[in-house]
Amino acid sequence: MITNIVEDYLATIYRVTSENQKSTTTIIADKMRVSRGTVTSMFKKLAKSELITHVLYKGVSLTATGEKIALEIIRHHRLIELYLQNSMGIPWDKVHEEADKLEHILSEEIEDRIDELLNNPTNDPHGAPIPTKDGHVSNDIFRRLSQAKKGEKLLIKRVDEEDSEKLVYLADKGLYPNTALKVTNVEPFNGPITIEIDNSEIIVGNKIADSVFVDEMSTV
Amino acid sequence: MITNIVEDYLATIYRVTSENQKSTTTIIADKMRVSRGTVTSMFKKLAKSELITHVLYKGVSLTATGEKIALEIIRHHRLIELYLQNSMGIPWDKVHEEADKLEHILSEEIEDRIDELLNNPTNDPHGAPIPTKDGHVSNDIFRRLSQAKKGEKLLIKRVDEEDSEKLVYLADKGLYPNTALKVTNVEPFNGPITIEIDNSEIIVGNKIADSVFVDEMSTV
DNA sequence: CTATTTAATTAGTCTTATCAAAATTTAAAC
DNA sequence: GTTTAAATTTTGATAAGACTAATTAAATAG
Repeated sequence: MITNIVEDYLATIYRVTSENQKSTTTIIADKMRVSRGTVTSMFKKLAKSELITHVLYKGVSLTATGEKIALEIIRHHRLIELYLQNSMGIPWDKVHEEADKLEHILSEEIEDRIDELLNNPTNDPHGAPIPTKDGHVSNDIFRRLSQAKKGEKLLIKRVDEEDSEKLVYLADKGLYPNTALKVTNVEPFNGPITIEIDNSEIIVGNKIADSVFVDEMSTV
Repeated sequence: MITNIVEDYLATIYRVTSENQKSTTTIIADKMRVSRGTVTSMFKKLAKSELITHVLYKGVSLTATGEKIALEIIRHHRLIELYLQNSMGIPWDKVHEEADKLEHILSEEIEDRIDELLNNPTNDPHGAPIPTKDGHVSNDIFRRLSQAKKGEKLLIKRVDEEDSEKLVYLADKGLYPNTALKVTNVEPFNGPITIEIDNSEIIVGNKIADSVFVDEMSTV
């Protein structure tokens, strides 16, 4: 039986694998906020159920079955985030946490209803792509604003969603997905970046610029 | 720590106590779909936490603390049912089951938002009263339609919500809360009851009439 | 290429919630 | 008022997840 916790592990492994690198015991333990020993035993259990493949001391990766479940949960999560923001007026810095709970109990019927009410959306409020029902998801990887060069005209495609306080700050500065900007100055040594949005200038530090993913305007 | 399951036991005990009679091991075991031994151990645990008082071999009742938690969960449940029906268009025979899952993870923030979006509603789609935030709830007990007499003009106040198929049938016949009706015939020996709604006649059996709670028109 | 640090795994224990079967208490029948 | 039946509790086991501490493997420094 697939428990909520198993779903969490699978979705976490998916996210780590897709955005970073190998899913190691330590990384998953950090994300799941459990001890490493716990993660090792869970890896064994998931491997036994053929949801992941586990190479001892090396890390894990999802099997086709495991990935299917992970994508279903991530679809739930992102649909819920968007619904909470657009239909219920919950602020975008709160929707992630709420969706973490709701994603596991969303019935097929309500999932479909939300999809319908939102007109088959493609991205959540932070710009993350919503997997389709049959398990397809865009895996575009965007540059970070922190890597942009002076003079570039860019479009914000996505922002990091984990840190609620950071999201409040981003909203305050008007740094949402689909916002166009121009980089007017980049200080060296990971210094602050100056950007122009709607003819007003904003200066953000490197940590913030690292959490904002951008793309060329033309690629829209 | 108050787990989802503890919340379920408390809400179940509340419902049984308020609508029927004593909360015995067997009744709670049936409602919770667990074995009787399980219920006894849970009773012991809840009594130790001072959420219920347990008289061995006699049954349990909620303490003030236990009742407070139960009412909070029931408030969640009924608010969610109404939201699912009114704001999301989920059919009324499905909302109970969905709410059973959602009631445990509803945050204070979303609870308040739903309450606001629905304009501080007082009853769920089946007519059950929604407890207030500070734990007050109307405890009106209505007569069953099965006990009505020929000639009475009545108002449907509430219907049983547990059985999804029954709800489909009730909806098909137009038997919703706040529907006015006149009893035009009552067959003896728990026979069928004929009622008139909007000038059209409907005949329902005793089991259905038992699931429909009514009140005098004047008391509205 | 050994020594040390870091990461991963194993071992043993705990908590929560469940079950089935046995034992006990209460209620009902005669 | 015994005896039988029904309800309740007790007992012992199990499964899922989690922790800590101990052990082992891998990676890195020198």
